[in-house]
Amino acid sequence: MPELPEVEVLVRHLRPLLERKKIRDVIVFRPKVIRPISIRVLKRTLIGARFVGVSRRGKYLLFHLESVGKARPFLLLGHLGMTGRMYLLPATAPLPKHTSVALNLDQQNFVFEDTRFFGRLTLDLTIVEGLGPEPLSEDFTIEYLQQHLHRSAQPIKVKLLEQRLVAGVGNIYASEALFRAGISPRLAARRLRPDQIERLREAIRDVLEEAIACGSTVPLNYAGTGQRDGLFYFGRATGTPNYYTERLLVYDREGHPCPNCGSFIKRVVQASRSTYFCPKCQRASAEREPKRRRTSA
DNA sequence: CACCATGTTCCTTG
DNA sequence: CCAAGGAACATGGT
Repeated sequence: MPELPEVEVLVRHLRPLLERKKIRDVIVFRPKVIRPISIRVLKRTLIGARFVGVSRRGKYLLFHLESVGKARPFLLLGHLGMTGRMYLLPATAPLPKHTSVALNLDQQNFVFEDTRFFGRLTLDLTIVEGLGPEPLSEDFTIEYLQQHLHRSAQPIKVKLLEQRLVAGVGNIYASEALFRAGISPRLAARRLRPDQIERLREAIRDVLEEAIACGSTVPLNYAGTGQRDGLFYFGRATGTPNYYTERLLVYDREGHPCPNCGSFIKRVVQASRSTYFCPKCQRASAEREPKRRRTSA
């Protein structure tokens, strides 16, 4: 369940549930997810510590912990990968099959379940250092975007997935934002006009904010046995009440009519990821960079 | 069996 | 040396 809005909603959900809880034990089922930290160090650091807060940076969760005798709180970093989920279970409940790590908190277990094991839960914070600005913060300015796009020949869609350009945009919201901004995903980043950059910035912020708002108002079952987990962005409502309808306008909607003009949504592959867009609303005069001419002779 | 999947990192190629 | 592209990671769904 992983892009910025899903992580943000999860963070808000977990914060009151974890605050003040004390870690009694740490059980690591997949040592890879805690790398480069060893099981021994992780246990020694976490056991006895208490949650004092939960925050987010890009797609990363930051668990603020405090151990007795230590003045300064420290951070535990989580990342959901593609399939990660985090939730509390009664200590008596069996741990699910794909549990990566479980933190025992007395009566409950805080479970990190991750089918594909691409996620992380570690004390190593170096990954966060390379992240670009938070798209919903004041740092994410038009000037910043302009500065970082104007020399790149990469298609803008591919560029938006770079976490050091802007933190938290993933494959789904990249397509959604470009659709809203009316910009072709194949347009070279350096070919965006100033007005397009401005619209793109707004579109990114709007898409993410709306998704957070939607996810925050929808009842979610993070413990996953029900059909609803944190994946509130998948909006095909099947008989359910209308909470989830039409969250996404283009993503995974190849062949469906564009909500603006009725043209069929197209799917293309860029950097080996699917991109969805409306070929009419997101037309580009200069679709791609002209292929560089071999000057060899 | 084939192909697809919300992400990141590493390796190869140009 | 740098950028771009692809594979790998590991599992499940259709």
